[in-house]
Amino acid sequence: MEVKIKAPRGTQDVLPAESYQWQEIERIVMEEASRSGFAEIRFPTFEDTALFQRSVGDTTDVVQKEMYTFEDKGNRSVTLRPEGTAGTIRAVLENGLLGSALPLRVCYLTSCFRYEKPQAGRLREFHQFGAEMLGSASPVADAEVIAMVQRILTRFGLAGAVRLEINSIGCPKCRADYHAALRSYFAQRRDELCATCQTRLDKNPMRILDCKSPVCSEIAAGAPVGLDYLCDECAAHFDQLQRHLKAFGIGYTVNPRIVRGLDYYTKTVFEFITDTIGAQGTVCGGGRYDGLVQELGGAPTPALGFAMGLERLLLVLRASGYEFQPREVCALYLASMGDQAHLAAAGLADALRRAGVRAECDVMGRSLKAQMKYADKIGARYTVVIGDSELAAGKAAVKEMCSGETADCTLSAEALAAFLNQ
RNA sequence: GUGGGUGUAGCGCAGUUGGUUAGCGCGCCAGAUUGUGGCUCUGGAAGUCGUGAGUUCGAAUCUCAUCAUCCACCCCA
Repeated sequence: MEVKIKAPRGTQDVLPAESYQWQEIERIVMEEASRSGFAEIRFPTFEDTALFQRSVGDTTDVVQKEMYTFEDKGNRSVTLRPEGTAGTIRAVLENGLLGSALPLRVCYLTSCFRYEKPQAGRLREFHQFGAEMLGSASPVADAEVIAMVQRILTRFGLAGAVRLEINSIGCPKCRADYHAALRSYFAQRRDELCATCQTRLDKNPMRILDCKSPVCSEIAAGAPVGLDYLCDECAAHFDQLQRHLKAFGIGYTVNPRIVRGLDYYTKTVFEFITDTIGAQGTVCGGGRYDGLVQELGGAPTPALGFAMGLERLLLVLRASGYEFQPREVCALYLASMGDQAHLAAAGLADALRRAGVRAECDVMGRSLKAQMKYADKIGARYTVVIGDSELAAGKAAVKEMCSGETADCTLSAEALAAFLNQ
């Protein structure tokens, strides 16, 4: 006997009972992006492994231990995308899109893959909506992108359930100063830090600020604040961003401790966070990555973007009681009795569908009563029973299921469609 | 990778000193006189009790392992 195959760990099936919710989310999100001038870009599910090593960063957890990397039959190392920005930038550069009018605004809806231990809001295959704006160094661009996320959340009625936190992690120049300051601060109490933070001290001291261990966070509480070390340009950028956010009427808090785990970020970083879905509360995260385009072989080009976790968004929506638009149901069920009627019902269903009507007829060989039960179960709005007498008369009683009322209608696709539309 | 909870029909659950053919609700299928749903009634299908070992005369029930799932750490969307 065959062993039943189950879905791989950390993956999810989206069943008919909820796929319509996904469709609504995807529609709204893309619609909002389109209004802001973002056009969809699609890129491969897997890429040259080096792309992620160079963009996301060799030392990050994502690259070091979470990537689905394998060799293909041509001995190339390829990796299932752990995020969308790298592929987007690669595609933009490879196709020369930066040669067109700037800024370039692109967005995507994709699955991403990370080998992590699954948990609420964290899957091995998950889905992101992301948007990237390339070409503008202005804080106006930062504010505009954040405002778009805010509009999306507002549209879902989540303005109150999700809060915005922003920070600036500076440019390579001022970050070097800051790192030095952090190292000297933490070095004094090196022995007290947890094991992982001791290794972080050399590689990426900013991560220590994020550590949840009581000791580390207590020590971190007194650590130098990054914002104090921003160079004039970065400080001005951050200041301008806040002025724009205020002008947009977008509420936010500055959280000096948000440190994105991807190496490419510079200056502005931000997160949209909720407390309603468990520990993985970051619904959307993003920021500026002014060095990435050049890092991937393009001309120096300032850019920024964000990604929104769709599974998490869906969790927040459910937690908030968001009402999705109801699923479309069968408009007319054609029940039939007898061979002639079966044939006629099938033909009518086909003709009605061609006319744009959601119609169904029996394909199970069921009794009339069972057909009616089925029509009820699928929520058909109307039913019509076709038998020999209806065929002879050329008309039949169409029944409205919710009221039980019936009305005669000519048995033709045109007449039935017209009847349903009135 | 670390830690804790849970794994019995499609779904939700009961089964608590280990003892004959493993139950309930919902759902599903079929009927309740001949051509009509929603209520009710009757009947039916469906479970290798996550998997694999072990203890035992005998295990869903005890032990171990393993897998999956949920939650948290970590990390991130």
